[in-house]
Amino acid sequence: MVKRRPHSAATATPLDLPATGRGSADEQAFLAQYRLDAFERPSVAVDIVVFTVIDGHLEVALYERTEHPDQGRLALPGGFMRMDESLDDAARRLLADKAGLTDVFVEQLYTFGEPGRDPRGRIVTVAHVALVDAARFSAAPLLRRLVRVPWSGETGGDVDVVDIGAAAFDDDAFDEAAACAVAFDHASIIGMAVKRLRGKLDYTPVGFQLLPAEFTLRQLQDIHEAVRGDVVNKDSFRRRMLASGHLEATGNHERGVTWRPAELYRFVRRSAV
Amino acid sequence: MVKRRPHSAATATPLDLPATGRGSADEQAFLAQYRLDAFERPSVAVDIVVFTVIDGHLEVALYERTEHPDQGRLALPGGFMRMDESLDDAARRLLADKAGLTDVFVEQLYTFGEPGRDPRGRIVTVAHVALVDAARFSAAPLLRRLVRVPWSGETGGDVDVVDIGAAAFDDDAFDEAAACAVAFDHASIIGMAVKRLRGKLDYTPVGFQLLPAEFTLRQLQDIHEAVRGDVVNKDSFRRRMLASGHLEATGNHERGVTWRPAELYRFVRRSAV
DNA sequence: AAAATAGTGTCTATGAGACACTATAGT
DNA sequence: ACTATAGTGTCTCATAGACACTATTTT
Repeated sequence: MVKRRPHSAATATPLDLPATGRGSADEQAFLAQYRLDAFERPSVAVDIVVFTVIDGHLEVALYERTEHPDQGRLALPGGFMRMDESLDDAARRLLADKAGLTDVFVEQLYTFGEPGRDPRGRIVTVAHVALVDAARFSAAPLLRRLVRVPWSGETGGDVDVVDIGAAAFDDDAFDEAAACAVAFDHASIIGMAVKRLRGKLDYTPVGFQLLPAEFTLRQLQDIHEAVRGDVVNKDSFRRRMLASGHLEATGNHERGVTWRPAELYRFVRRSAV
Repeated sequence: MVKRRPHSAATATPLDLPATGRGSADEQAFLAQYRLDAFERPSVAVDIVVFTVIDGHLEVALYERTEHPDQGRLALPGGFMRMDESLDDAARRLLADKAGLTDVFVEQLYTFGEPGRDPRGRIVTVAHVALVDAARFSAAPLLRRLVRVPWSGETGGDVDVVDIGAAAFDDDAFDEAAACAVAFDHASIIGMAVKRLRGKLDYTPVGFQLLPAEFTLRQLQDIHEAVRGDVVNKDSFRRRMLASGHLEATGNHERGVTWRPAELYRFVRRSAV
């Protein structure tokens, strides 16, 4: 049995190009006659789950489908990948086109490829998650819908998307509102996005992506509670966040509140080591 | 600000099919004339990173490419997705075909789609991770290679794949061995697989997948140390594992060892609640 | 008996939860 | 002065790390 510590330095890969190796004339000739399109292929789409937190509740951006299939149902913004762009680039392009959002946090989530997931034919979709603060989210030309999670923790599963309109927010109204009809398998995709977000919240500085540049600790706590769908301990939350090294006090304080104004903090990438 | 506990029960989705809704004649007519293949599409492949731990070291299953491109380099087992199967099914099919492995833990990892990642053309690959115990791994008709991770923790990045042959294992030989030439972006894929595995090890019962049905706590600790590339505290490891509820004592003990034989445990799925 | 590892008991340091207390804005 | 929230200090409890000690096998 061998015990070892983290490896120190990577050994360089020795590249002795043989006559048939990478970049050789032999390989060039092979590639020139290779027919990749000899096989039947699926279409590749990219869908984006855009989340924000407004008034202590997780919301997702959707649009109402005006065309078949699933006409009239709510769907995630997305589209087909182009042949000259990476998946991340496609997600960012579609986010800019469909939601007018640029410079936002985008991360690949999961690839959905069940044969029957889209009646138009075989479409594999690479789902992404985007996080944005409430102000920018509200300005996007997409419908805002509340996410209702029928499971706790990181159990996983589909979620409901509900619309309680302009009515003053009420817990009972939220709990009892009918779920909106969601297109394709997008309720599963949003569900997995919630699960992933919950999982990353405590271990990565992802919560800051849902806030503006300067924010109070209370706002950050609201984000965590909305994502987790549960209350968190105020004291230990403050200690953890301040000890994480991700927060930098600005010296400024919030304004216009009727109570003691809290200090504003800024998100800083933790220094290496 | 609203505080809420986990939601209790999901409200059923009300499905009133309008004349133009899901399954309607209108939709059927639309789908009949829809041409999905009007757009250019990439190919979709599935690659599998098969891991095991042998002699306290993480190993990966590879094969040597006999055809262009990247002829002679080591590559992950994989292949193209068929039009009638899901991504997970494709991974399991390819695992059975290429490695003779069935009934193993398989999980989707990440989808790689950089435009230049394969010189044959635009190929998007959905990478998967498979975990198997040492005995089944050794029986697979694939090359065994050691994984050398040039970063600690969950930093991430490419990894080296090294071959120290039949020489008695030696730390210095391992550290200084030249890295094998790996095809395409497979060194990145394996690197992300290591990162994911390390991340899941402490929070999910994934380590058991690398062991036979019955195992000692020491073997389980060896798995964790090999995956993490670091030593773990024996005492707290034992406590954590026994307290996790995933272990069930069999009453049997290991045989043929020259020291006090340890008790054998079995992996049990933790009971709900 | 010696060697080697399995397994237990206990002390300590750390971090989360709980709670009391002080501070500061608007009304 | 009152109220609501910000922010601090301290106590307790649970858990990880460390270490000493006992147990059980083969040689």
